[in-house]
Amino acid sequence: MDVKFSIDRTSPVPLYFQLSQQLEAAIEHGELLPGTLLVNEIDLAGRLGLSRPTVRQAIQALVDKGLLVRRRGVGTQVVHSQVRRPLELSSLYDDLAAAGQRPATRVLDITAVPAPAEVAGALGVAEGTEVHRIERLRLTHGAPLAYLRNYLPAGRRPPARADLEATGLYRLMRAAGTTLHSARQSIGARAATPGEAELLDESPGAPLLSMHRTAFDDSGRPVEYGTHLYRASRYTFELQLLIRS
Amino acid sequence: MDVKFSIDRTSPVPLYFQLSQQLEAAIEHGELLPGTLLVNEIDLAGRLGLSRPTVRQAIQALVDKGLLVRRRGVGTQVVHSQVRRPLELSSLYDDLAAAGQRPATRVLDITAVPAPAEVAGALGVAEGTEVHRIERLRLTHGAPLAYLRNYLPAGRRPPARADLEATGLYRLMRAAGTTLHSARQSIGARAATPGEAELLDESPGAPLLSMHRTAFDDSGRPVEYGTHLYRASRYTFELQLLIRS
DNA sequence: GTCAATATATTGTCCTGACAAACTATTGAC
DNA sequence: GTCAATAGTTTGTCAGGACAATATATTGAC
Repeated sequence: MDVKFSIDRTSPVPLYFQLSQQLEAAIEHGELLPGTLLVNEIDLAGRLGLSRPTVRQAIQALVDKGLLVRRRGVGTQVVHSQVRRPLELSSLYDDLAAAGQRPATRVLDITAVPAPAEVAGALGVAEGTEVHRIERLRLTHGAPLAYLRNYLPAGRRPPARADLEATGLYRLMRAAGTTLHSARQSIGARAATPGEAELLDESPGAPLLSMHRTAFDDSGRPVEYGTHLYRASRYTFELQLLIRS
Repeated sequence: MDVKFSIDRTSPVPLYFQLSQQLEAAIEHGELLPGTLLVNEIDLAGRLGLSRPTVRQAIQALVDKGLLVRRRGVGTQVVHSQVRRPLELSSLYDDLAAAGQRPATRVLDITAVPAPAEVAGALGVAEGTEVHRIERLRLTHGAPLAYLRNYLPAGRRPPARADLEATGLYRLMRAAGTTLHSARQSIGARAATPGEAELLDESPGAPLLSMHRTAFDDSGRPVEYGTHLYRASRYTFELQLLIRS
C-alpha cells in the first residue's frame, strides 16, 4: 500500500512545500518507516502531476533537515529516525514550554547601563555606550533554573516587564520587527560565586553551566548579547547536528 | 569594478559548485564586502554563460551556509561577516589542530566490555552485549584537557592504538567506511570526582564540562557513543547556528 | 508636501527536456 | 564458480522559458 499525497493547486502554499510537509508528516507519523525507499522522483512527479524539479525541491528540503538520504543510482531513503529536529536557536522559554515544564520568569531588573568591555565588543559599540540590560531568573516547578542577563543596543525601546514575564525574549524581539539570522554561542562551566549560589539556590562552588550568546540579524549586525548561568544539577544543553560530508 | 568569476566547462566540478566556491572565496577575501548587493541572477547567468537555475543553485548553497541573504524584490546581499562557518560535528582533534594547538592524545585503554545500561541504550543493543571501549586523554601544551571515553559496536574491529594517537576518532571511522550522518549531543557540567581530578590535573570538586554524544550513520543506526569530560578552566564549546525563520 | 496609485526590478515558483554519473543486477566468458 | 562486461535504474546536473509575488522607486492626485 502506498501513502497518498494530495497537491492543491489552488492553494497559495508552494507546491514543493505542500509535498515536503506531507512527506515529513508521513515520516513523523510512522507511515513511512525508517529505511523505506521512496518512490523514485520521476514516478512521484508523474503520480502527483508535478514536474521533477518541484519534487526534487520538496525532497531536498527534507534532506537538509536530515530526514531523508539520497544516493545516486539507489534512491531516496527515510533516515532511521532518532534524528528529530535539527539545531535551531533554542529559546530556553520555548524549549521548556514544549517539554511541558511551564517555565516562570522573574524579572529582576531592566535598566540602561554603560556597556562593559565584553558587552561592547560583542555588540560592536564603543565601551561605555549605553545599552539596555535585562536580568531575569527563570524557574520551573517553583525552583530557580537559570540566571539570564541580556544586553540590547540602546536604539530600540527595551521590552516591557510584563511581556518578559509572559514569554521569551526572542519572541518579543521578533514581534518588534527584528529578524534574527544567526547566533554564536559558547558554553562553558564554572563554580558558583556566593552571590550566584544564593540567587540560584545552590551551594557556593557548585558547578554551573555558563552560556554566552551573540545574536545577529539579517545584515549581520549584533542585536543581542547574553550571558547566562544554568544550574548544572537541573539543566543540560541538548543539540543535534547534521554532518556535512 | 566588478569581481570576475570564471567557469571551466571542461572541469568535472559541477558548474554551480565552481561558482559557489568562487563566490565564497570572494566573500572570504573581502572582495565582496558585507552588505554588498550582488548582481541580479539573470545578469550573472548571462555574464557567465550559465542558466539561471544553475546560478540560483550556487547562491542557494551560500544562503544555506549563512553567507548570503536573499530578499524578493530587493536582491541578494552579503551578510555582515562575523558569521563564519556553520555548526558541524566538531571533532575535538581537528578543532584543536585548526587552532594551532597541536593536540596530543594518550590512549589509556582499548578493550571490549559488556555494555552498561546507558551505553546499551544509546547504541541500541542489549545490556551486557560486548562493545569496544576506548579511553583517551587529550592534552595540549603538555597539560591535560579532556578525558574521552568512546564506545563502538563490536561488529567492526576497533581502531589501532597508533592511529588513535595520530588523529581523531571520526577521521578513522570515516576512513574505515563509516559514513557519519548526524549526532545528538548533550552538554552539562558537574564537579570532578577525586579520580577524575587526578587524571585531569584539577582539584576534586572543580567544575568539569561533560558531553555525551551519540553519532548515527546514513541509515540512522548508532555507530558511536561517547561520554567526555573537559576541564572547564581550559575549554568551552563554541557553536554557531542559523535561525530558520 | 503628503499620500496613494502605478511602474519597475528582483527573487520565488514551476514547467519541459536532456544528458551524465553512480549504483545494482544480470549476463556472459572463462 | 568467479570475475568482468553489460544493461537498467535512479539521482545529479544543466538549459531555457514563463509567470507570480514582493519590495522599491516613480508618478500623479489632492
